[in-house]
Amino acid sequence: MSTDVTRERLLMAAGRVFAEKGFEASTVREICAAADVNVASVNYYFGDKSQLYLETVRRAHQLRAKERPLPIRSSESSVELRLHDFIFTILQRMLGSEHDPWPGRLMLREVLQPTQACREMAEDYFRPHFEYLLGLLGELLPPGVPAYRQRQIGLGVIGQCLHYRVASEVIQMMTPEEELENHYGVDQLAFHITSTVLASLTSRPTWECDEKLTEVLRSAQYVQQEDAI
Amino acid sequence: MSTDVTRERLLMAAGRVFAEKGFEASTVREICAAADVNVASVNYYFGDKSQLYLETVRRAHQLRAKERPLPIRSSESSVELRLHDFIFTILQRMLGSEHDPWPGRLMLREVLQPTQACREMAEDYFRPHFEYLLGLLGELLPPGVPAYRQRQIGLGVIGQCLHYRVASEVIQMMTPEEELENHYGVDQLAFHITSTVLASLTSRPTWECDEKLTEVLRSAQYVQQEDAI
DNA sequence: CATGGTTTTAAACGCTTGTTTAAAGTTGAA
DNA sequence: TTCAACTTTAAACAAGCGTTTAAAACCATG
Repeated sequence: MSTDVTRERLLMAAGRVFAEKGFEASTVREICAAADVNVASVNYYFGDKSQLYLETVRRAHQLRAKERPLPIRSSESSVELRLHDFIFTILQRMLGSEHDPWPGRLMLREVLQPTQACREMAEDYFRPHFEYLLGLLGELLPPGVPAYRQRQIGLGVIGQCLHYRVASEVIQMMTPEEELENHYGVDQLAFHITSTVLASLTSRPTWECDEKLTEVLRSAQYVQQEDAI
Repeated sequence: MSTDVTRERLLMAAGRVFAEKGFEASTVREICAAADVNVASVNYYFGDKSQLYLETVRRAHQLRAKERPLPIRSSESSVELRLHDFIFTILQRMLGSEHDPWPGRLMLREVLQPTQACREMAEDYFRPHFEYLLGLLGELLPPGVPAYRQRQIGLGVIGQCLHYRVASEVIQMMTPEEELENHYGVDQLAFHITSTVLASLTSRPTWECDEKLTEVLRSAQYVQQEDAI
C-alpha cells in the first residue's frame, strides 16, 4: 500500500471522531475501526493520540481554507454586496450541509477550548477573514471611527453568525417551528444580519447614538463611559 | 454528618470538574478527591456518574437564576436604560470574574452539545431572559415589524454577547494588547453593543436598509429575498 | 448501654484505555 | 531469488476507569 494511504485514512477518520466527541471521549480503537486500520497504526504514524489530534486540527483548517479561498468576490462590486457575500459565506460554512462538517466542528471545539493547535489556526484561517471584514467595514464607516471600535463591530458581525451555530439546538428549542421553516435559511439570516449591520453603520452618523446613550446612562448615575466619542 | 453535606460537597465539586473538562474527561475519582469524599459516595447518593452530571447541570442554572433574578431594573426606567442593563448583566455573567464561574461554563457546554439536561435549562433560564429582551425590543421597534424579525434581532444581541465568551481566547489572540486593556471591559462592551443595537433600530425606519439591500442583491442577480418587507 | 438504620470506608471487580511488542507480511531493488 | 527495509498484525501490557461489595464507623432512639 502506498505509504500514505493508511496515514490519510487515519487522519480523516480521526477528524470525524474528534469533531463529534472531543479529544478525551474519542478512543484510538474507535478511530482505527472507522479507518479500517490496525490499532497500532496511530502510534506507528503519529507517535501517539495527541499528535494525531494536532495533525487533525491542522488538516481541518487547511481543508476549509482551500475549499473556500478569499477574496469572496471581486472588489468591483459594491461594498454592501461584498459585505453580504462575506456574511452569507460565513453562515454557509457554519450552517450549510453540503460538505462533510467535521472540519468546522473541530475548529469550533478549538475556539471554545483552545489547545496548542489553536494559535496556528487563528493566524492562518481566522485572521485573514477578520482582516477582510475589517476592510469592508472601513469602507462603510465614516472616517475617524477608532480602530478598536471597528474591531468591535467586526466581532459583532462574527458573533451574530457564530451564534446560530454555537447555540443552534437551543435556538431550535426556543423558536416556533413555523419560523424555523420559513425564516431561518442561510440566505434569510445573511440578509437580516447584513441589513442590521448596514442600518447601524450608515443610517446616520452612528455616533449620535453613543451620545444619546451616554446621556441616558449618566442620568441614571452610571459611571460615565470614557470611550464614548 | 448531616445527611446532605456530603451530597452537597459532591455536587459542587462535580460542577467545577465537569465544567472544566466535560463529562467524559472528568473522572469520578477526581471529583471525589476534590470533594474530599469516598469514591463510593457518587453511587451511594446519585446512582451513577451520569445522574450526578444531570443534577449538576440542574444546580448550575438554579444557582444562576437565583443569584441574578429578573427583572433587572424596574420598568420605571427608560427602555434604552433597561436594554443597556440587560446587555450589561448578560455580559457580566459571561465575563465577570466575581462569582465562581463553573455554572456558566457548564451551561455553555450544554448549549454547545445539549444532553437531556439542556431542555429544562432552556425553559427555566434562557427563555425568560429572551422573552424579557424581546419585550424591550418590542418597545423600541416601530409597529409592524414581524415577530420573526424581532426574534432575529434578539438573537443578534445575545450572539454578540456570547461571542466574547465563546471565542474569548481567540479574540485575545487577535486583538492588540493595548486594546484589550483599554476597551474590553464589560462596561465598555455593553456600551458598544447597546449603542450599535439602538443605532440599527431607531436611527431611521430600519427597513429602508432592507429595501436598499434588496435592490443591491437584485442587481447582482441574487434570488430576490422574499422576506424583505 | 444497647440497637438498628444510615453513612463511610478500603478493597476489589471487570472492563476499557493508550501504548508496546515481536512476529508476520509486503515491497522493491540488487 | 535474496535480502533488507518498511508496514501490518494480533496479542499483551500496565494503568485507569466506573461501579460494587461487605465490613467498619457512626448516631439518634429505646
